[in-house]
Amino acid sequence: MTTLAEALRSAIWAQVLAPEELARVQSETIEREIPAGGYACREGEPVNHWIGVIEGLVKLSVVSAEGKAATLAGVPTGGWFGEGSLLRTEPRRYDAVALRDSRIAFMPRATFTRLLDTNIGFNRFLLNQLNERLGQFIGMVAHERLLDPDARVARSLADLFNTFLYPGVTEKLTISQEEIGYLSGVSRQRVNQALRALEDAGLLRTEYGGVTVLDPAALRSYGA
DNA sequence: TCATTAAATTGTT
DNA sequence: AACAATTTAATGA
Repeated sequence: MTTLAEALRSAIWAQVLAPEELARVQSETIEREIPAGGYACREGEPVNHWIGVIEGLVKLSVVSAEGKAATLAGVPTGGWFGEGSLLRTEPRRYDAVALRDSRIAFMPRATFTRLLDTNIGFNRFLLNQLNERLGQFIGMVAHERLLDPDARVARSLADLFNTFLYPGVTEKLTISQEEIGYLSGVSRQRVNQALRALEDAGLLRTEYGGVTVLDPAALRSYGA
């Protein structure tokens, strides 16, 4: 099992840190275990940390006034989120639910702010991350009308496969069909059906406990 | 190494 | 939602 220190050292944004700075970040960042179904953070809470997934899978979601839930993104091992709320100094705008037992890193606001103020490379990373996220959301909005479950499943998987945001994610995604269902807002049965359609189309291969992505680009544009 | 069992995941209705 | 089938992981002979 990777330790918190190891996970921080291998994070993409940590590659631009000097050894002393990395050590300082490691000493200031804490880890918490979140059981499946638990919250890493909740909407409306004051934002005091930048949050990273050391190990596991987290779903970012909002609930509308009518109580309808919408998934914004899935964050797998190696992903970090919450920089938007930190930058704007506003309450958390979404829930982060662990879809499986997960180990979550919490970097204090002061640490995050220091990196932002002192490290150009860290700023460049954040710019890229925000840009990738924006691209995801644009794609989401553009395809919102197409409620075709096959396409939704395809998009969820393609987003998870984002190699910049989640460098640890390889073509073999370790994710159950049930978890895909939570991310894409589709029943597990329908996920099963969609996966077979996508497999028939040659975009991926289903396996026990996961799927292997064969054609990421086609997956992203499926149904468009 | 092999057999047994429990747990997780998948396939189907 | 429920059920059966399949795969994996863990256990002990």
